[in-house]
Amino acid sequence: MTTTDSESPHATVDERRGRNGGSRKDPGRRERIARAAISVVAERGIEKITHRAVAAAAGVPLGSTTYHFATLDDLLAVALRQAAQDNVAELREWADGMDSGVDLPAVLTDLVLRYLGPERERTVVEHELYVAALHRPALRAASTEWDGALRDLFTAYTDEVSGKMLAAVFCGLLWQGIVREPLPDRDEIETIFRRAVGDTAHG
Amino acid sequence: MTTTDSESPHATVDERRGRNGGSRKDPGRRERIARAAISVVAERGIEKITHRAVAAAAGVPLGSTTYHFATLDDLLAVALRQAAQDNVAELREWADGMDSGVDLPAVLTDLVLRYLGPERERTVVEHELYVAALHRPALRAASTEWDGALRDLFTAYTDEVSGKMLAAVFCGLLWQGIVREPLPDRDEIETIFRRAVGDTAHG
DNA sequence: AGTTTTTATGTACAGATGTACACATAGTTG
DNA sequence: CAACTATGTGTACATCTGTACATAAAAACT
Repeated sequence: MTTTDSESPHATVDERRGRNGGSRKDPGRRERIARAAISVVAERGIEKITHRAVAAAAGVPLGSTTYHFATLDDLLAVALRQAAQDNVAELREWADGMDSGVDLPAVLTDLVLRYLGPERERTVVEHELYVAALHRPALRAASTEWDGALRDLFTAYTDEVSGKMLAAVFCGLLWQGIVREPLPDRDEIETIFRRAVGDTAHG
Repeated sequence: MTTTDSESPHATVDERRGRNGGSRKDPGRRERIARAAISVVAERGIEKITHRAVAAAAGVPLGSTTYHFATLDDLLAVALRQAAQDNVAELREWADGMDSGVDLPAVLTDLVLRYLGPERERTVVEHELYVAALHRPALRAASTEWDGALRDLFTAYTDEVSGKMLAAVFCGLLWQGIVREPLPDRDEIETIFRRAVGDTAHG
């Protein structure tokens, strides 16, 4: 969770001002607005994003969003890019906590269920980003970055072809599971992954 | 521009003559508006849909859309449901034209490339529908119907587990391919499908 | 000190949007 | 024929939206 302040002029002060409610000079405000935008997308959908909705979610006045972001598209682009980068970072962190001898179908099933359950908001935003990128070329890089990270991750544990195949299975299961009302069964997902890797011994 | 010449006067008025008080001067108008809504979603995204944009695309006045559809959400729901049903019907038609002895990875690759190429608009709308359903329960049935049709189709040519697995691969490949700028290579997709079905004889 | 720059905020305004609604017309019914 | 109803259309209006901008205060700078 390293803060990328490439656009803020300076990152000298990282402590909140104790008095004054921290309302005057607030170095994290820009990022906080972006995260508020993410939560708005997660809760209400990308079509409901407005300057006012984001400002309300972030607890800042309207003028603050228009000051930190030139246009609403900029705000959306920054927010979704940050969401995608967070997702990739979290994915790599998860991958680092695994050794290479694990039971791949089992851990992939865990990952699917986590994205559909506790991390549902994150998954929803990621999907909104995907579709938004269809009509906004500025967002495509963030979308394909996620795909690449997923593919690289799976490739590292198998080979190139199987990695791509498993990435597709993973993507498809997420895609199908995110709209289903009851969460899919754990055994069902694991069975699918086992069939994908050609493992017929389990059952 | 008064009444557009090609749509209202000629054709299909007489087939409504007869019984019932349901008198329609233009029986196809409602459906035509829904299809115009689909094209607007395909071209500009679901967030850009408005009464006026749909009316312009359909070549009807603004009042016509508000007359045939109580609210904009209704219009969207009807349009996306119709799009999903069209997709399912087209998919079943495609399946009927195949015998059971085909080379499954090859034909699945054809299908993926068709959805990413000539039928890209259809695929885009389907994905917009998926994401829209995340925040609109009224659209979920249409989304899951597509999933079910896909799964049933693939299951019919293999078995239940493999069918679900292949449906996930198919979904994932569409999902990833729709945002990629150059269309994915044919051999790459076919190789992935062959690996998925456990066919190692091919190179 | 004073001056300039950056950050923050409230407000105003033009444009777009959903939708109601009054009017118009065609089709049906008596 | 006339009365009635379903269908179609143009317009008005309240509301929401993005964004510009004047103002102000804090920080940076000389």
